[in-house]
Amino acid sequence: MIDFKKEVINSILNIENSLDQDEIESLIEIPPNYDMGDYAFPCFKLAKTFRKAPNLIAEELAEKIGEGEFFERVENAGPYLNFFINKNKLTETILEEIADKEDRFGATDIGKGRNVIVEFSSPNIAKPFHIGHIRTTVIGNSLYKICKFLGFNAIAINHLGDYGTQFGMLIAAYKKWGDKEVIESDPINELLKLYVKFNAEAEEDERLKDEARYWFKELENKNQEAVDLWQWIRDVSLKEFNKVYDLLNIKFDSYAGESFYSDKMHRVIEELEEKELLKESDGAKIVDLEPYDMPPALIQKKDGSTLYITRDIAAAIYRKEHYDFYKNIYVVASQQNLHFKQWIKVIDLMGYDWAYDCVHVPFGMVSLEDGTLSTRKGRVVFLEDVLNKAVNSTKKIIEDKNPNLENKEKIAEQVGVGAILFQELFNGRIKDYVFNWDRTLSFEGETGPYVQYTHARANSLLEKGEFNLEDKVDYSLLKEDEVISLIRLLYNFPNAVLDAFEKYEPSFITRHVVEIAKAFNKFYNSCPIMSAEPEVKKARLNLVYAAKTVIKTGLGLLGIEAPSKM
RNA sequence: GCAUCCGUAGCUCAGUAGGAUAGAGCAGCGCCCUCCUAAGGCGUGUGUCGGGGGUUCGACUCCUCUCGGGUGCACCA
Repeated sequence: MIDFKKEVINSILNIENSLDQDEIESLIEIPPNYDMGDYAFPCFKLAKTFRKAPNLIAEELAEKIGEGEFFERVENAGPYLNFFINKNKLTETILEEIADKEDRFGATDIGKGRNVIVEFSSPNIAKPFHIGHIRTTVIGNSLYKICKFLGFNAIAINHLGDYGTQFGMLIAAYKKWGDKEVIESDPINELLKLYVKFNAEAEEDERLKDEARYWFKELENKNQEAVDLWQWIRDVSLKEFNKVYDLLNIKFDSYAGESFYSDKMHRVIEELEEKELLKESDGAKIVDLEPYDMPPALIQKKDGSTLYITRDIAAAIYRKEHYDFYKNIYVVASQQNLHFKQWIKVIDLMGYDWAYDCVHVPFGMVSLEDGTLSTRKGRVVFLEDVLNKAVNSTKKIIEDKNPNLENKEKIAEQVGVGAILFQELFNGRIKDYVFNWDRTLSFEGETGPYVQYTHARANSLLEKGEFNLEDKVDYSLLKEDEVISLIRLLYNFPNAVLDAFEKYEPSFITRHVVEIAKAFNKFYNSCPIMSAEPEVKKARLNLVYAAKTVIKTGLGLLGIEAPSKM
């Protein structure tokens, strides 16, 4: 595929050598609208070296460059040097590229031979999966797919919260009041009830807390009864979680969670001792981070047990040894910014040069209209309910608009779930938001169903028009403004994917896919396809095919399916 | 108190490592289905870009102060 930006750089480089390639590249921008050109080179910076007004410089450069193979016009508008792409070339290069690469259009091999870990979702065992977990799950899954698409060997890790004193409580509670059958009928809710009851009674009776500590200790000591119960609780919980993961079409490569690292912690402590990083403080062991303007990292409690931060350090070291990662990405809420800064600094202080290959990808908080989420206070929205409601609303819409659709159930699921995913991935990660049913269930405008609908429309055109990818196309027949706008967006798709990866921001793809869908719908409304002249029809169908392909790929990177009818 | 993030149209948000007139969707109003899926398209209004100062040829974007909100700051994860 022709790289027009590179051609802009080359044509400037040919006549002007006071700037190098990288400098030129960083100056090139895209004009506010395409009437002004496809690329612009502002000449302000050259004004100093030439001691001449920027608009004069732009004028001279425009004259010298003139037109050429890749640009039909190069002209100045004041101090800007504007390049107008040769539209035939653009159309030809992009449509041929997409026809050739199909669903691999935009894919790269920049990640070849490199392992990237994406840790995401990571729910706590025996607790419900609620709306607060959706962002890590959905953003993480998308980053995982993006990494794969760019050629990395991506590893999805679900760092389950499957250890700690809470398990002592659960085991103790189960032994007191638990009923195996009841729990298996509705594991998460029944386990949660036990957990809540235990906490309530422990308020009254201190001895219960001792029992919980006792059972956790026994679990650590590999007492068979405790281990069996723990395993069972973990299994039934995971089975529940998998219902949601199946609905979302998410798969993990590893479920190594907190328990997995329980025996890898004291090695970390020894190593910290050896490297003389540990300090005693109030009976606990800490790494002093004051020189780095951070509160100390608490590594070991005064009772000798370890903490979250110790586990993350152990996990990072284990992962480096086991996977030799290029990047180790954590999709975890922004509340934990400090925590990540701290432990990554500790890894750095330990002398590991890969410390900053560990990256925290934070995201903002979800709250409800009446306050923050709180399972115990009943302020909670379950993820499964959200997905089910979305699917049900979709079913109603299908009954209303397209009752004869085949496979209604399946499509309602794809569209309903897609709507939720899309919404979650539409705004910048870092934004907080308040959950709201009306907004969640509205499927008009810039939404998942809008994009999916566009895809289905395109697909139906291809079917009706008996599109054949092998047909020769006269690209010069594609020249309307609506066509060119769509083509430009298709051309920029690979860049959007790359940006999304570099900034760990799937919303770049979401936004881009919406833009493609909008441009497609404009094109659809202004350029008839079926009734066009045969050659024009062929060319337009080729564009429809390209748009459809890219939309599908884009949605795929977000973890969203693209049904061919809806 | 210290740290950090956010503050753009009535609402929800974009604004691409400072650049040419600040954009979408929703909500409102008005059009378009004898014609390729109307979950669509077209038209229409709105802005002290929280506020002050500074850097720059040029600031929504960078620096500084300030106001408002979120989050985090030792034995939970």
